[in-house]
Formats: sequence, C-alpha cells, structure tokens
Amino acid sequence: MVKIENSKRTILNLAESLLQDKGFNGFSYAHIAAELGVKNAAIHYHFPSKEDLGRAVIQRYRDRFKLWINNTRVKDLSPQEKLDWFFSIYTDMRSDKGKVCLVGSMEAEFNSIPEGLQAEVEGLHKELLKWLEATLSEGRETGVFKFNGEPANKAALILSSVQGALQMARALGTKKFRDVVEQAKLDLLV
Amino acid sequence: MVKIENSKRTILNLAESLLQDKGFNGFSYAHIAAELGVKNAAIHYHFPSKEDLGRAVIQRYRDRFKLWINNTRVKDLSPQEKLDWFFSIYTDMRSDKGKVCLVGSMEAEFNSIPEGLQAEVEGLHKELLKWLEATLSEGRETGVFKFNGEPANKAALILSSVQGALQMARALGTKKFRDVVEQAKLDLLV
DNA sequence: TGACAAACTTACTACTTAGTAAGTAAAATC
DNA sequence: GATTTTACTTACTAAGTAGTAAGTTTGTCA
Repeated sequence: MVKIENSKRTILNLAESLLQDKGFNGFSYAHIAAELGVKNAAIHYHFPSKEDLGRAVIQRYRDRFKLWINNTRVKDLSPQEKLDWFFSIYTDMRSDKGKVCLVGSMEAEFNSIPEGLQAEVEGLHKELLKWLEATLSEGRETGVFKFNGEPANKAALILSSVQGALQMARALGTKKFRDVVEQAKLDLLV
Repeated sequence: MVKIENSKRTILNLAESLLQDKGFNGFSYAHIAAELGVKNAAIHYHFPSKEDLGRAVIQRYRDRFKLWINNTRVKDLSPQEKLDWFFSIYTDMRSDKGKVCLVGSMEAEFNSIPEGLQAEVEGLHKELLKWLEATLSEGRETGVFKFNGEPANKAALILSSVQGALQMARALGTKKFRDVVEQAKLDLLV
C-alpha cells in the first residue's frame, strides 16, 4: 500500500496534463492507468466517474490560482510585474509540450462535457477575469498602463487572446504565441 | 436514390455544425446517421474515414473563405467595413447555437486528431491571418486604424481574441463576446 | 494479535466507436 | 432493354469506453 495522497495527486497531475494536451474527450481512464502502471479500476477507486476526476482537476486549479494571487510573492508586485507573471503562466504552458489553457480546452468541448464540469469552468474563468481586471485597473490608475474603455473588457480581450494564442501556436508554432503576447503588451504602452 | 450532391452536402453541413458544437472527438458517425435518418454505413460510403470527413469540412471552409474575400462584395469594402464583415462571421457563429471557430475547436483537440486534419487546420489558420494582416495594413496606411507594432502581430492578436472570446462566451455568455469585439475595435481607434 | 480499512486487482458488463463486406433497389448509360 | 453505377441497407467486427462487484494484499491501530 502506497500513500493515499501520492496516488491521488499523481492521478490528478496526469489528468490535468491530458486535459490540456488531448482535451476531455481525448483521454480515457485506460490512458491514465497505463501511464501509472495500475489497472483501470484503481482510478475509479479514487475518482468514481470521469466527471468527478474533471471536477477535481479544475477545483485544484482554482485553489492553486487563489493561493498564488493571495500570496505576497504576487500580491506585492507592481501591475507590470503582475501582468508579466500572468503571461508567464501561459508561456510555461506553451513550453510544457504545447499545452493549452485548461479553460479554453474545456470551453472548446463545452457542449460535450458533463454539466458539473461546465459550472466549474465558469467559476475558474470568472476568477481569472476578475484578477486581470483588477490588475489592469490598478495599472491604469497608477499610470503604467494605457487603454480605452472598461478594464473588464480589456481583461476579457487579453485573456481571450492568450487562450486563443496557445491554440494558434499548435498549428503555427511558438513564435506566433510570443507575437500575440508582445502585441498585447504593446497595446498597453503609455 | 436521392441526388448525390445533396446527400454529400447535407453530411458536410451536419459534420461542420457538430465540429463547431461538440468538437472532433465529441461526435460520431452514428450522430450524423441518426440525424439524417440513414445508417452508419451510408456516411462511410461518402466519407470512408472520419479523417476524410474532417478534411472535407475544412477544405470546403477554406474554399468558401477564399471565394468570399475574392468576391467584389468584400474586396471593394473599406478596411473598417472589411473588419466589420470579419467580426460578423464570428458574431453569426455565436448566434448559431453558440458555435465556436472551426480552427479553435480543432486546435484545442490538436493532439488527439489525425495528422491530415492538422495540416488542413494550419492552412486555414494561415489564410485567415494573411487576409486580416493585409486588411489591418491597408487600414493603417489609409489612416483609419491606429496601432503599434507589426500588422502581422496585431492580426494574430485580434484573431486569437475572437477565437478565444467565442469559447469564453460558452461559459460566461454572449455579452462577454461582444465586449471583446468592442474592445478590439476600440484598440484600433485613431 | 486481531480487526479494520485503504488501495488496490481480477474479471466482468453494457455500450459506443470507426470501419467493412456483401447484398439490393433504383437511376443512368450504352 | 441490358448493363453498369450510385446510393444506399443489412449485418457484422474489433477495439475502446466508462463503470462495477467481489476478492486480495498490506499497513494501521486498539
């Protein structure tokens, strides 16, 4: 008997990775089991249904994001540094086997995933937007960012564009992703 | 015996719709057959493999886009009108049962679709970008658009953002999609 | 030391998947 | 009018899917 927490965490890690690589309909319990060297039923023991597994992955992601943004390491950064940190999350995904944003992956397949997952995705997306909006707002007030319109709309545009850019990079290469990030920064220049 | 062209076209219409609704891994030959009131094998008669069907959908989409942009209806428009026409394509997708961009849908599942499809998606994405870049270039030269940096990068950002915004709208509603489009226009204002 | 519970395996079910081979009815072509 | 071609249906196959029930091993704790 190995430690509970390790098995469960390893499954979540693999599921998260597969979600961002192949999509929810693109991986199966058999893939996870094979990779871990266990049987299918072992995965069902920890996560009875695929919906349970998907929900757990997103819930963990949400918790992690909340922890990050409330950590002084991020909280005390300047708006520009906060934005750079934000972009670096996506740059890291691109570097990590060309993964895409969890939210984008699930929203592309939104109408063929369980409802419980849809609700979880909605929650995560709102949290990402809210933080980005606050960061853009703070940056404009302190005069380091410049843009027209509502911070909420600018946040929606920037988040959509990095989400889309990670997908674009799969067909057109990493350079295209970097171009989008650079353009997004350029469009905030005072 | 019904007409060849009608059957084939009906299958393509349904497949395109399902691709933009559920994703490549989210629909099956059985779905199409049931909807059309025929048997599975009838679909295989027209498109031997699912890869053949997917390729045909994207090839038709590429042909359609080429026809549109070379038609005087679009070719003779002003840069602003061209951009509005471009955005209207995506607005129409959103109105049509919350569909997403074909390219975004396939790129989200890129690593779990056949290689022949990947190549076709790459081609389509390049064509979309090329046209948008030319339109932005023309608009900046004639003084109706204003932006920093390369037109190619601005095109990549705008295309990524509408692609991402259609996905975002599935979780957060149509208003969010419209907000992104308005912000994109605002960011081009002279 | 014995009961219990955690973390599995074995062995399975019911269903869906893409894909095929052989047959059939009707339309088009010679 | 006979032959061929088109557009299917019928009837499969082999593989993969999520999920379950019952048994087994192994560590923990009273």
